[in-house]
Amino acid sequence: MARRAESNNRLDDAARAGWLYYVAGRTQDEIAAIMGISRQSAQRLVSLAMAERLIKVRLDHPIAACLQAAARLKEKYELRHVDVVPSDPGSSSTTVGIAEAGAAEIERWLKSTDPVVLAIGTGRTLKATIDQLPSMECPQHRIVSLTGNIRLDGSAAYYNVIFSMADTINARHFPMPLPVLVSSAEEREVLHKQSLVRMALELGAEADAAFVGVGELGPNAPLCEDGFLARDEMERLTAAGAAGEICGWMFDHDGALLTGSINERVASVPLPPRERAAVIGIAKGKRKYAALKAALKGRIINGLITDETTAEYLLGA
Amino acid sequence: MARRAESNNRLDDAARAGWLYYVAGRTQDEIAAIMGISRQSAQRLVSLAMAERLIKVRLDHPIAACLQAAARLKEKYELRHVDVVPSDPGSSSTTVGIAEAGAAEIERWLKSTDPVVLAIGTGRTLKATIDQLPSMECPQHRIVSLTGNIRLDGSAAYYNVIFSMADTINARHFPMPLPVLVSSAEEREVLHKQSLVRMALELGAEADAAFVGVGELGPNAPLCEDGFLARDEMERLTAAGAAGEICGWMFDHDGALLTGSINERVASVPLPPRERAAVIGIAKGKRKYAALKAALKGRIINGLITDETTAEYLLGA
DNA sequence: CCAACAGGCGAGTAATTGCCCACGAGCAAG
DNA sequence: CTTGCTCGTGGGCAATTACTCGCCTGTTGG
Repeated sequence: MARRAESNNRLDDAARAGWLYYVAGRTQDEIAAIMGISRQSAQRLVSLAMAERLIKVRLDHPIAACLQAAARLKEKYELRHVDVVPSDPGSSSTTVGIAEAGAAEIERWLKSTDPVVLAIGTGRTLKATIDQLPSMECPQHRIVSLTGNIRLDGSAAYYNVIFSMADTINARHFPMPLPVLVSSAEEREVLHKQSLVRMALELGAEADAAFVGVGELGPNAPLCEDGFLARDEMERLTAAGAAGEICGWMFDHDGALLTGSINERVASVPLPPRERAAVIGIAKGKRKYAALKAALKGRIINGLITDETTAEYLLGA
Repeated sequence: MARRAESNNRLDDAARAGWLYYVAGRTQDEIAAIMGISRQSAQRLVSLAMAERLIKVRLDHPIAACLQAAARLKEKYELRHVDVVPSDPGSSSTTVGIAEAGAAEIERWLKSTDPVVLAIGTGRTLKATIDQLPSMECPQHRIVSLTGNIRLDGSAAYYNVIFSMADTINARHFPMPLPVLVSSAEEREVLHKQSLVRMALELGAEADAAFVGVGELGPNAPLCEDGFLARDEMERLTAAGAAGEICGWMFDHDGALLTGSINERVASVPLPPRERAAVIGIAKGKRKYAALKAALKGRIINGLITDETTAEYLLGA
């Protein structure tokens, strides 16, 4: 407990230093004098405040080019919600920018006083997104994971999206204790009868909004990297025309779900019906171009958060 | 129009540079390279983004000391809403910090999809507060000025709070085309029959929330500085026990409205009823201690946004 | 009681940023 | 066409900030 208190004090100090730095506009020297610490310590506190995301920075100006791209995307693909953030050409990150924008959109939903059900996918992008969420108290809402977080070998690793999120916003949460893919349609049927799984399935069906990543396929696909799918099977899929996946659901270049056996083995919660719910894809980057475009073509998602460069590609092609 | 477009482009660039700097975390050198400009220009764009408030920084961590002070204030003075921001001991500003916090609270109200009526006072603090508001589209809301912005000599200067606010958030607005003080109760009665004034009065009565500054009295009071009240009259008031004013309404050290003729000459819209509406005072600093305390004692306000140091005083005394 | 270790601190140093100044393009008035 | 003005630009420099290193302290586990 002493440790907890100390660490709270440290964060308090960090918050105070961050406030003095960013809001009051003081220099670190002045902060050091005010708080009675050395300049270096002040610097550490300020950067801690940033690292711990105590200080939130947001851009409050519609950059014309982004707005325009968003409007055109909205029209072209009949989308409900589009956010286009500026690109950072030199960066190789696949999440910078869209994670913040995604978190802002999730926050909007969470701010509702009426209870809502949010469905959440998984993956690196989603993880980065929910890492950007501020702490909130949302006991009125429920969040449900659309995909399982268990690997083929049974280990429970992977991006722990739903739990981190529940931790941050303090809402009731419904994980999905299954792998993404199971061995057969029959096994899936059996597993889906488990009560825990059924709760997730039922909740997913009535979700008001879903936030999902978009997975590319190919030898370096996240599904392979994370041990959900063997590489030879992946090769067979891409050879058969698979273009991408969302929550494990595989689709071809027109965004039609693959009809082979593969999707019968996907144990994920079905995406909420697009007519009623917002299903928002969060993705950017060259590697995802094909998958994103297919998903948009097939109306698998009806919302999009991406960056300028990706938006241009999606509009041009 | 060309000029407008140019200036928009410049702001666009500023926004982009600010985004790259604060969100993507690039250095100004990198931004210069990305945008094809010199480092100095990049620096200018970044600081322009700050100056134009395109970049919003907020602190997202409850500093324990502030929270605690807020809770105690809430209890002691039976308040609905209290925000305590950290103090910056070295700064002489009377608005840094509380302006941001006030704007955040106003924003919360404005985000409501149901139409609300916000009443706004005037003064330096309020001006600084609404300067912190982001641009929003709020056609469903109405905002009404609680006090006039006409001086004794008829000039229409003063802190132009209601118009700036309406400009920023694009809502219907109802100014109060009167001085704060008129010469007699009879004159007030006549003026209050004017249709423009009556609209403001009616709207003020049904306001959901009011945001007001707290004015101290004395020879350097804002009321005198801004030419609403002669200094000799001020002296008579303080001698008679006046402790402060809110929107022109004078009260004594217990927060009871003065009974002399003065308040019969105040032409402001009456404060909305405290039982139904939130009446939130925004003020900090030694010079306002007495007035703030009196206002809280007399329950003239039922909400408070202030800083740590002021909070301590209000709790200690 | 001691060793190992984590984590904060201060000093020094490299990198980054903010600011001042002189220059030149664009533009309006004379 | 010139003059004077404004505004953006880039260079250079001082201020400020970020990072690295070695030291110290407090904690954990034998």
